[in-house]
Amino acid sequence: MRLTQLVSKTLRADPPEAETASHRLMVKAGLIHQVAAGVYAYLPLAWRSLRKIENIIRQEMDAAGSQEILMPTLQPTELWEQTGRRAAFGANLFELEDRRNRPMVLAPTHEEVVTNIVKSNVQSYRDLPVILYQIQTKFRDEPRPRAGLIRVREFAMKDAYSFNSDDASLDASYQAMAQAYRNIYRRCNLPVLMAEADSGAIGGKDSHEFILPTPTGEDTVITCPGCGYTANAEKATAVVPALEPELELPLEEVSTPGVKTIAALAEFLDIPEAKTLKAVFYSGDGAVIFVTIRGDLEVNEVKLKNALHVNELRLATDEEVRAAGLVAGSASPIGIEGIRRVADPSITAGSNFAVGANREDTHLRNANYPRDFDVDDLTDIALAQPGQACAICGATLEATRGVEVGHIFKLGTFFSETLGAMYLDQNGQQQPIIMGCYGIGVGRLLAAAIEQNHDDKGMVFPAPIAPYQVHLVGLNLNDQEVSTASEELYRQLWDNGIETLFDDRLDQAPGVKFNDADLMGLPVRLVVSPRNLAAGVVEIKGRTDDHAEQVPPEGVVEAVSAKLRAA
RNA sequence: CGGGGUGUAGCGCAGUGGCUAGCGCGCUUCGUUCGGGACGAAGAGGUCGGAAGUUCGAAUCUUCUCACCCCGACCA
Repeated sequence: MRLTQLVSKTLRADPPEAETASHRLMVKAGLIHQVAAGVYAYLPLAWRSLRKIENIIRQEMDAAGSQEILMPTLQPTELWEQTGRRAAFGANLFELEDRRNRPMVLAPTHEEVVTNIVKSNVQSYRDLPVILYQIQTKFRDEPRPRAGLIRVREFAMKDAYSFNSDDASLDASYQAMAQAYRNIYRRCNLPVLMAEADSGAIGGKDSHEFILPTPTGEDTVITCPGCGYTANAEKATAVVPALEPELELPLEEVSTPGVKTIAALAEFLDIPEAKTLKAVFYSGDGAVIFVTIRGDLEVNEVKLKNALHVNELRLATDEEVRAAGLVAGSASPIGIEGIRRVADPSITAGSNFAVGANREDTHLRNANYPRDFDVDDLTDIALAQPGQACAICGATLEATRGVEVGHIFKLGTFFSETLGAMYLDQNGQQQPIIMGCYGIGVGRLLAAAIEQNHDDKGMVFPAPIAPYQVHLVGLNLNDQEVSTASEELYRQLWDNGIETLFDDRLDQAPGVKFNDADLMGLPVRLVVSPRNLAAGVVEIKGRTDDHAEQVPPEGVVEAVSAKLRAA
């Protein structure tokens, strides 16, 4: 491709709306064009890169024994009502009507349709297992699209679905998919972490996320350097360090004027925060929930939501707190009645805690569970944090920010039972098919790759997903010799199957061309110039190399190939 | 949905009631230049997001509306 023919232009200035690196660079280098909030057109450079990612995905999915299909975006709403997911997706579902006023949706995912496909094609255990996949456009009316391609409302997803007759077979499919995913990320040169994850509302027991570490990521992963334990912070568990056992002392009231926070309470009483109990108020499906946890810990809302079995969970509003008769800043579970009380086991990892007295400006010392109060649920709702100890090996946990670029989970039989996808087992018994599902956001993977692979000058494309391998720069192309040599090299590279982008602009200064080459971030840069030609050489430089090397023109193809192999 | 912000040329921005709406980049033509974002000259390019209102007069004031961005609850 010649730069003079490429439709997209690079921008000189950073786009001001782009806060994250991948967004900024993709706009600046002319990869994407925004159409609406969270809706983008992919320009040639992005599209080439996306196709490469898709091809890698296809090869690995095919190799893992899954079969590619293509399902429609447009689906009858009725299908979504059968499984109750119209309500579950709620406002995230794009809904429309056809000309006869029949309700339709733009599908955010494809469990319903794929289950029906399998239902009409699978009758016997002999037909199983089956894994189907597609690379197809999904629509989700996200509350807040953001960060370029990281979070959008229309996006290409590779979604795969496994259908198995028993748990062992499901495990095998799950492992095969997990391995395919590892292969995909490895081939894209992306060091992705596989983390235990929360399985969500309909998920079964196993779920893993694939997280690409990057400081601007939306997710936090807890990792253990000792045993390799890796889990999303939403799911991760850690050992809460127990305090020295003490003799239980009698409750004692203290006046604490103006003390509203755990930090203030600890300071006022001159005790560590771990010697206090924190009270947090939530609203779970409209009802106020009283949550207690040791003062030095934070509540994990995902764990809490799962423990409560509610659909909607949020912090209670001030009005709700007051209406429930609770005293924010001085609350404790002691004497609380008529409100669901949930506590983290950390309240037993110590004794003689300082707590609220449920009266303004008053706290109590020496609160002990279960002596002084009762709870309805005592279950792990603590947010694991770096610095805490690994529950498996005891090593100190670490935290990493990252972007979720894949998610796999075991679905179980929810869809097959709801939609009647059954098979006949060896004993002639009807059984629901056991399902798993496996997703990769293709555009997000590209954005995440750029997020992780860039420097202050621009993108640094991993070679396997770079739109072109070589950026051929002709300096002073008005010089006939340079022009001839560049054109010849350009032809020669393509003849040898090396995808080359040729900066054939006549009148751009060298600085402009170098800056654009750095910005676009192709793996190898070649420079043809009067200076180089006079020395009988062409200059070759990897995107992150400090210095260029010089090779004779006839050795260019070989030198490029060597650089690409090393990349 | 709550909070904050922005809509003026392809892009980035200035313009708080008064002449024909301006600057930088980019773009076109000609010439010079050519190793890290060159220079000169001459040009093209605008329903000032939209609607209604106030006014002799509105980019500017009022009301309504639409869109987009950023921060929080969701997800690939």
